[in-house]
Amino acid sequence: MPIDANIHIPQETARRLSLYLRSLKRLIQNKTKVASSEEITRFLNVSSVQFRKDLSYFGEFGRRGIGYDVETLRQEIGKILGTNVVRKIALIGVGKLGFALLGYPGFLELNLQISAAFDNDPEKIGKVLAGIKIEDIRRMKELIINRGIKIAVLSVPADEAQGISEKLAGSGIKAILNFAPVNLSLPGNIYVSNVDMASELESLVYKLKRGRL
Amino acid sequence: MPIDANIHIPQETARRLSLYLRSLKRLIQNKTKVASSEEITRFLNVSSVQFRKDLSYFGEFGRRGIGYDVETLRQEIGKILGTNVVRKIALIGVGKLGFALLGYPGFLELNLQISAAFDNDPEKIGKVLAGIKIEDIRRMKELIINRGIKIAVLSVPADEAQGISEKLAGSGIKAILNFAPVNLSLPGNIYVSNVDMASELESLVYKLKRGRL
DNA sequence: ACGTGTGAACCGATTCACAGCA
DNA sequence: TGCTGTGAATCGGTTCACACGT
Repeated sequence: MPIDANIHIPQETARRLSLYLRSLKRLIQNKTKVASSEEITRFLNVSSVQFRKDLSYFGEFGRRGIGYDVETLRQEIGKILGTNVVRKIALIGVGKLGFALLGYPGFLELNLQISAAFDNDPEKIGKVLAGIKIEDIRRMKELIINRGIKIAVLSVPADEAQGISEKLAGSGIKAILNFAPVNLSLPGNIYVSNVDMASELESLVYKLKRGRL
Repeated sequence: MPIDANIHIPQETARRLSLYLRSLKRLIQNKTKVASSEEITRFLNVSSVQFRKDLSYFGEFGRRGIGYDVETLRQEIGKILGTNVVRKIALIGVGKLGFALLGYPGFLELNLQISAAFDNDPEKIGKVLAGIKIEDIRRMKELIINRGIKIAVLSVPADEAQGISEKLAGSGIKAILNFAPVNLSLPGNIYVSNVDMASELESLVYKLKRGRL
């Protein structure tokens, strides 16, 4: 039972925790009180052993021979992930994709709140979309610092992404979810995660081509 | 030099090939004729050894002591990935996200052509967005079969995703890029790849919380 | 008997270390 | 000497096999 914070936790485990949260929420809606690892992972494609192994990095949450108390487990995982606290995020670039992200319900579900949105298009600046006012990107640093935002979602054109991400780094942003199809090179203390839709699809096409032909 | 098609190729390698393509295109734009693995990977975050290892699964493309001919390598990787042929894809669900995907330039760049788009909203059906006519989702099977589409991008609400994906499977679709935050359970001969934006962001937040605090 | 928790074995992928060719 | 290509070592993560508590 390693409540020991120094132990190494696989990053894949961290990624799966939010899937477990979703599954637990569904079970709670179904009024399920107790569930086995098998039931919790039934609609994820994660094995029940994987689930138990993942939890074992954080402690013991189940009862042998019985299963898990769904509600308390949800709270525990929420605490681990930090979804019990609302976190502010900034959205940079309100083009088509950015607009879609403004209304994306998945963020709210994990207590991630878009607290600022920026664009450089004078047509958009000042408008309110999905309840959020679009600010001039020239005020980015100022507002990010003022509002104490540490996380940014970057949905700007590829050729602007590197420059803007450097300004984000200079504004105290610590983590960036990057939708632009370029690799950002930034100081090592900034976490970057890339969502590369075309490349994802391409590798799927490749598999298809190779697997079936 | 394994031109041997039976050899096992890591799926991570397949995913990186499209990154290499992008890098090579940039070099071609810069009029570079020959480049070392070091130069090709400079703006990716992939090591040069990784790059060479990846290529080694498909053959020998470089010249020792010199580097790679940029243009021929681009063609070779294009052939491997199949981006030399235009592939038709279908877009299911033209909400905010779907609309953003309609205009996403990254697909075209990899020769992936959106050849059909579907929605169930009568307001949208018949409209033309980004040059593509939105069709009634009830005609999905018919049109996908007629047009010989094998790849679908699914951007519908979470609670509809499973049902629609089953219909896609029944329409001869072989690969799905799924944006809905649910796991699709489908026959094993259908490739599914998930883009889970909220979960991606959440794992970033977790890292941040853990790394720096 | 049932379902959790976990060290050990295993597997896929990355990195090392160096041989090979220009 | 410079840079590619690759078997061997290593690493991170998953799966196995089983001990443990109820």
